Amino acid sequence: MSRTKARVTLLQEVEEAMRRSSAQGVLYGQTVANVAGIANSDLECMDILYLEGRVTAGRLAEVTGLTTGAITGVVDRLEKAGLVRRERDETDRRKVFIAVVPEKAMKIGELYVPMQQAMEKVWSAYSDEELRLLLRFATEGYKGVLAATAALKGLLDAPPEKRPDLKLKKRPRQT
Amino acid sequence: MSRTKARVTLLQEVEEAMRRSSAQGVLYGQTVANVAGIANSDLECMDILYLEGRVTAGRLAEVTGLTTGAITGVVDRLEKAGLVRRERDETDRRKVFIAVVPEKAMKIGELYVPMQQAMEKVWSAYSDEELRLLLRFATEGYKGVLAATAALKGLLDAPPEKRPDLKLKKRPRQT
DNA sequence: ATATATATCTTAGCCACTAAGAGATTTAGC
DNA sequence: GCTAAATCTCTTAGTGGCTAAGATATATAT
Repeated sequence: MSRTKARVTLLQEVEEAMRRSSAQGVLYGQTVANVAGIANSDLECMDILYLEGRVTAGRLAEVTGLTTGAITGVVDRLEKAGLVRRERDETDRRKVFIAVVPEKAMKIGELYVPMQQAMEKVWSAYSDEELRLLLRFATEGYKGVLAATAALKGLLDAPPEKRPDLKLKKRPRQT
Repeated sequence: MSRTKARVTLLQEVEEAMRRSSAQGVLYGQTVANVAGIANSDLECMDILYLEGRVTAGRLAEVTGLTTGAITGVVDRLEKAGLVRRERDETDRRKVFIAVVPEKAMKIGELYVPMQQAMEKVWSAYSDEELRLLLRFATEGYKGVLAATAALKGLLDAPPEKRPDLKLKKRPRQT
């Protein structure tokens, strides 16, 4: 694959476009939380529950990067809102599974309709083959970002002289 | 464009893959903020400043959906960290432009290197033509999400019976 | 059996956020 | 030009979600 000037420019354009759209995606999420009247983290957990199904409180902490204490708060609020249910694991009674309550959770799902419609509209202009390319890209991109996240976390444990020393505030908790 | 079962499945797969990768992108951002030792919103503002250049405090509030009071806090912290500078507009002395301090901001930029490398690796496998498709998609996707965000916000002002009444907590501020 | 590990919850304190309004400057109406 | 309204940022008080540390309950290992 050549590295002509044109290609470098193209790569930069792709990067910026991706960055913009992903930033706007974040804002959409914030708006959803806003309209639903729940905290951002609460919505994020609902999303994880939607993608992964029934998961333990501990796993929510792991995936979101929040402490278990914070997750207790999240689940308390979601449970009070009727969006999820706590279910003790009968084979290991320390564990608490969090399960969505589909009827209530659907109301949250409805807030994604504008987004889905917008995306539907965009996608409808692409052929099956083009969509497969996008799917491949999204899948590979996910793996890439996952690896990058791990690499970045690695910097925290790396020898101090190797990481950009920003000295902004006391070194925070390392997720 | 046909709507065969295969295509519907394909669309769903694309949607889920996009959702996953974008969720992971959010987590990457959180990790960056974490490593840099600055708040999430602070980083988001740095990102906007990078994309838009020199902008007013008010515009930061607009774009992020935060109140102007919150932005004051963000800019205070960023300024103290030396990442940005406040510059009063001489033609309209009410306005305050926020400008990045490139030398310091670069240190933040370095934290995106793992991400850029990962993306570079992904993109390197695509031809120029394929990249142009991705660019087109990202650009259209951005516009779509932007419109969807506006539509969702519209729900807030819509007749109450039209919006999913979630009754979770007191109706929050509408960005 | 006792000790150690694991999973969740509790508590105290912190910090970013909102809401409301003050201060400073500009624009509009007369 | 002068006053009133509008615009832009900052200030203040109060709220709520978050972390850190440790308590509680259950499971596993020696």
